[in-house]
Amino acid sequence: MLKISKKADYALMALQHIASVQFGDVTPGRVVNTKEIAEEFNIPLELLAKVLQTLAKNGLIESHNGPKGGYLLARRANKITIAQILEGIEGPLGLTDCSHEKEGELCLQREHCNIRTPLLKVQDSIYQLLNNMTLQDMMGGTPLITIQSASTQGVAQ
Amino acid sequence: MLKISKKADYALMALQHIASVQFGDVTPGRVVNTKEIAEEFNIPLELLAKVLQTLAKNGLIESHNGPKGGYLLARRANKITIAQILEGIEGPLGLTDCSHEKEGELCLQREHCNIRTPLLKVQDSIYQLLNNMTLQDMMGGTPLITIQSASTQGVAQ
DNA sequence: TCGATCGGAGATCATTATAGTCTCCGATCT
DNA sequence: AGATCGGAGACTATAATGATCTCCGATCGA
Repeated sequence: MLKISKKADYALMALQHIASVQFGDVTPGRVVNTKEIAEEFNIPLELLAKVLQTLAKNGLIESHNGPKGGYLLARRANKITIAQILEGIEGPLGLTDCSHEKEGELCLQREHCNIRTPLLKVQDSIYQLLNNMTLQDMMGGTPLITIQSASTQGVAQ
Repeated sequence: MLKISKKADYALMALQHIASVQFGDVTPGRVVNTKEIAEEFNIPLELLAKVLQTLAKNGLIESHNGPKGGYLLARRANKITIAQILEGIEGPLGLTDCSHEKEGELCLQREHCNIRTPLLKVQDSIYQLLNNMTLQDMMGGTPLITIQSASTQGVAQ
């Protein structure tokens, strides 16, 4: 239950990779292209391309065309939250259909619905969780290009 | 994103209803049958039947056959958590496929996967949330058997 | 300037999950 | 005995997902 989609999964991996390259020791500032990520994580190339395009449209990464093109984080990793990433791919967080229901398109249960309010509370709590965790927080455990520069000082979680 | 299924939705409504009947003023201890719940909430009867059967199999409610049969909570409402309800219907909580992966059936990304650990943390936090909230907690706001009489029509939200 | 390399965008397809339906069975109460 | 309940299985339709294919425009470098 409450599974996120493969696309969202891929998005998280890709962003983590981009961040680790961009702020890593080896070639800081280097753009990362789709193919590189796809091969690193065994993700179908064209599906990943879609995901990255969506992330770019949502302003999380910026794209560069042409040869030697690719993607860069649009802002620092500690300014990109998990909620932003997931919502960019899968749409707004909502446990039920009625979460973002507009006036007029009521659900059949709405009239006697007894669980809407408590569920909205749960939903809000989950949102807090996802919005308080950033891409940078995700980079603590498993360094893959190795991040050990001065930028990892004040983390303290 | 992170939407729960209609079945899970129905399960929550049904349990809330059963609890409110069972511990309400009117006819405490009364069993509640499928048809009553289906009509109260506009839920397809046979789909709800499946849901209730599943809940019974999971030990959350107990069933009584025959005429005047129906369902009762298997234990007190404050001993039934949202996590138990949802997991009973939708299976174990898991943000990704690899959440409960057994040794041997690794995902293609596993080798270089950089997000597994942080995602498991998030998942665990969500589980805490869902497992700390009980059916009883869900019954604060909207009394239901209720108050059609002199009650306020001031909708407020 | 040409062409290889990149991302952007759209349609398309297969597979799976979901929501809902139908039929038959067994238990139980009157 | 028979009406009323839950139990269980197969079944269908529709939507979401995962993945693929094709074509386009931008850009860099030879």
